[in-house]
Amino acid sequence: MTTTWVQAIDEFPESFGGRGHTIVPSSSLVPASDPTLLFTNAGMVQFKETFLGLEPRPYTRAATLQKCMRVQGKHNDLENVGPSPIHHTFFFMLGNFSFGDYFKGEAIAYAWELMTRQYRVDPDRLVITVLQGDQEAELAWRKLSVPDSRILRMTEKTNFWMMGDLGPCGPTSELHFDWGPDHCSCGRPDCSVALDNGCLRWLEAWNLVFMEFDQRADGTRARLPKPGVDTGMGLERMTSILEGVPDNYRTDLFAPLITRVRSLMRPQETNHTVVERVLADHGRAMTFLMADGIVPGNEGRGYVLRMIMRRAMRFARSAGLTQPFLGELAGVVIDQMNATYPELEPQRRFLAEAARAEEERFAQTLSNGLERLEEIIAGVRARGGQMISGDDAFRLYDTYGFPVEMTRDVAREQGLTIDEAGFTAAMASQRERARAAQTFTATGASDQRFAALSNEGIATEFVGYRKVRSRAKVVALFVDGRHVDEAPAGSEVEVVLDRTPFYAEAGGQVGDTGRLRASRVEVEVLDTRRPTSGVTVHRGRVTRGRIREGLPVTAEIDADRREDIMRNHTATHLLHRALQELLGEHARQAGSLVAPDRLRFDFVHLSPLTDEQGETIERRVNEKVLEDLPVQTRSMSYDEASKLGAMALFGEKYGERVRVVSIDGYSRELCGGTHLKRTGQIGLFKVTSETGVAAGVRRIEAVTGRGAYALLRTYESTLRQLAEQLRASPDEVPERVRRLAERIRDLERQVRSGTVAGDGREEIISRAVENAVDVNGTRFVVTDVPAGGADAIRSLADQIRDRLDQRGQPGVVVLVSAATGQVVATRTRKTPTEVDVGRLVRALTEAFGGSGGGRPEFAQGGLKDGGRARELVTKARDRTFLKEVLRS
RNA sequence: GGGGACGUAGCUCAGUUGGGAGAGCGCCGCACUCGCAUUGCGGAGGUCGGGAGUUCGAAUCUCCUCGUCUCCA
Repeated sequence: MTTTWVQAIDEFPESFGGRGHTIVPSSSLVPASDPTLLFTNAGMVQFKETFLGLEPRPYTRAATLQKCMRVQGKHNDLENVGPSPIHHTFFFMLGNFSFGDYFKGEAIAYAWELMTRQYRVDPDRLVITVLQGDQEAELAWRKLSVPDSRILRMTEKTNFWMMGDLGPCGPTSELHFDWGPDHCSCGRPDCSVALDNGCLRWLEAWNLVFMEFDQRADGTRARLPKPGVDTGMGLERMTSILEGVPDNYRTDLFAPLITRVRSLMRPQETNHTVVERVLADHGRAMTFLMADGIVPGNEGRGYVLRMIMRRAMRFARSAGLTQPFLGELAGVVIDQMNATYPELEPQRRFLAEAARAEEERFAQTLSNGLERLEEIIAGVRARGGQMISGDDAFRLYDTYGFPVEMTRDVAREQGLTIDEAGFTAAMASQRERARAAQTFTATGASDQRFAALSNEGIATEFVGYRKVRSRAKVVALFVDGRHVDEAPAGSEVEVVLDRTPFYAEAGGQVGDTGRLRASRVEVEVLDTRRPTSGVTVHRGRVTRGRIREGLPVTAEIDADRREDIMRNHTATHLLHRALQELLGEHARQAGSLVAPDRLRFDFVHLSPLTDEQGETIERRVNEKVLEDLPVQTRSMSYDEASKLGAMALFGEKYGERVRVVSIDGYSRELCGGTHLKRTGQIGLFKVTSETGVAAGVRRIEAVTGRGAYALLRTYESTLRQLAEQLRASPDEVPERVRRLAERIRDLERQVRSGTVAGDGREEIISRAVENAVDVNGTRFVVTDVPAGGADAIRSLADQIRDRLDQRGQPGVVVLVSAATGQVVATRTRKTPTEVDVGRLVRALTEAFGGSGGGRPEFAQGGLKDGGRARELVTKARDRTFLKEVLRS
């Protein structure tokens, strides 16, 4: 069955392919190298640098079907999803692009033709908007015999587009579809697109952006030398037009999801349109986000994903659906999208698992929150109140993740309200805090200079795959960020060469170090970077002579260091493959560091590795090392590479030509890094740690080659020292330590129970009891004891007290350690309650330079100087002092 | 990136102003019982997440750190 949306998807590239457009695959939802953007939110995102002239492409016309998310910043449709029939967090955007090729006329003609010819949309139902004063666009529409009455001239508010505050911008022109007067929701007699009031009669179907100007910092707009076109048409809306259904969620595109959602909720009286839409939209968003390597977490993208999943669960609950269902929705999406997005299928099991884990976590959060809410409500009732304070509601939300909506619901059920204003205020101040703390990183001011170089046609050829040394010429030189002609010894410089063996930091592999040499000139290179594609910058210090632009030099890297790096890089590929073999396809790279002394590899996985899994991974990698497999690198087109099944990484940007690194029959990855010739060169692979970095992301750190050898040496020396200390052979160490620990435990126990106070114990007790001082019938047993820790003195005091108790005598025991100055006091059961040993201890210790205290029946304290123990004893036996203390 | 909460016995958690590490469940033993369940009695089990500091004394206060949960960006 060919549904309309599949048709729309197929016809679009056909149409534009026929007009010389390169069909470019959708980029990941995670934008490559754009930290300001959480998600790809438009088709042009992957072409941003191309529009800016920073990244040349082998074509000037392109068309895409792009996955998009709009949940952040300017485009945040999250709250609209549900109430609105035409909004989504996740959607597909069809778009065509021109990079300095065609402009307004052709773009408009293409759009019109596709709409009216291919898609057979009735021209009379289309309304066009243009920016007022944009004659060129207006003329183009008229040429297509669009009547003047259907062309609306709008202001910059709706029809002018900017990428940011600065940079490329320009007028836009939009195609709106008219559902007819029956669908008017605004009710105004003058209902029109021009009102821009969200009336459901009009559907914005296609937006054409003409990038014409460059917005300067001084407020002026300069004409771009090569204007471009960026268009976007939402597949969901187009489908609704094609099917004649004015609700995206009631098209074939959503039919399978909606059907499943309904069956999950079972037939119900009430109309749950909003819930159905939320579950359908969020189900799709979740599936595609996770398929692009995002896992629910508590920051950044993972947090957005979690918010979406929890929003879905919340709405589901409001319709009485409390069973887990997200996994099922993911299944439906995968079934439906398999043909278009084959990358979904292998993730099916992982998605179901991750969805269930998140559902369980949320259930836990809810039940914790409910418990707390009950307490809060009880408190409100106890005070005779009617309202839950905004602070309480906010704390529940902020700290315990309990949604306000649920607090509100529960409150209503119990006949209470919540202080909405207070809650909003607390929320606002939280936002304020986060915003105030926001640090704006200086965006690429330094990198702009290199982009400028690149535009001047300066480029660095990389020869480091095969060579460690090369002749080269200095083509640009910077000191303190300023372009200079030459730099004397001692200066910190940035050097750009026409050719280099130095690998610039990329894909986690750190930059090379080494030297640039000419006669009587030397620069020590400490780091290598590539701030813009094609330009390699060597950062370092001039150690001899003067370096100047145009100087021919010999560039040579630290070969040993580079070889260590290559060991770690090739090992990283083996590790990546081994993880996927053992844990599943979902265990993909989420970050990587390849340094000379170690490697660090982050990957997607929900739970910590078991010891057994850890060992298996390490063994598997080492097996591949021992097999001494050849490592091949080949350059090919991106398409070819994906056909071979080469693994591409999330959030990485690839050009048309890519480099594929394969390890014979085992691993195949797109990678620009430097690698060994054979895996045997790795020597030994040893994992040093496995930890978690974020929810759903684990990290493995490991060493290879010389690093592994050094590690083993350290282990050996540690073990040898241990054995020496224990006077045992290394083999015997574990057993010896076990016995030692056991013995320590036994001894400690003895000390605690007071055995160590020794043979004199009984004698001490009886002598102390005999020598007690009597005050008003209460026996004060006061004495110093030779030694012992707090526990020993305490137990001795307890024994003395027990003896007095046996005789049914009121009495107080005060013991002082002569060695440590530690004081312990207790009293018998029959002692009058006004005898407070806490007060007694405080008075005693404070009198001799110490402090202490406790409860009436038990107290302890100490002296800074144990030598004054005897003085304290004398004082404590003084009747007048005791009477004094007891009275106060 | 910025905030909040929580890490105590195998599990679920108490632990008041700093002053003797606890409960329930689970585990082991004994008793009752033909046996099991139940019950009674007894017992084992703890670096109070880790480190530093303040203090005579820290599960408790301060700082750092690790882990988990959560909100904002």
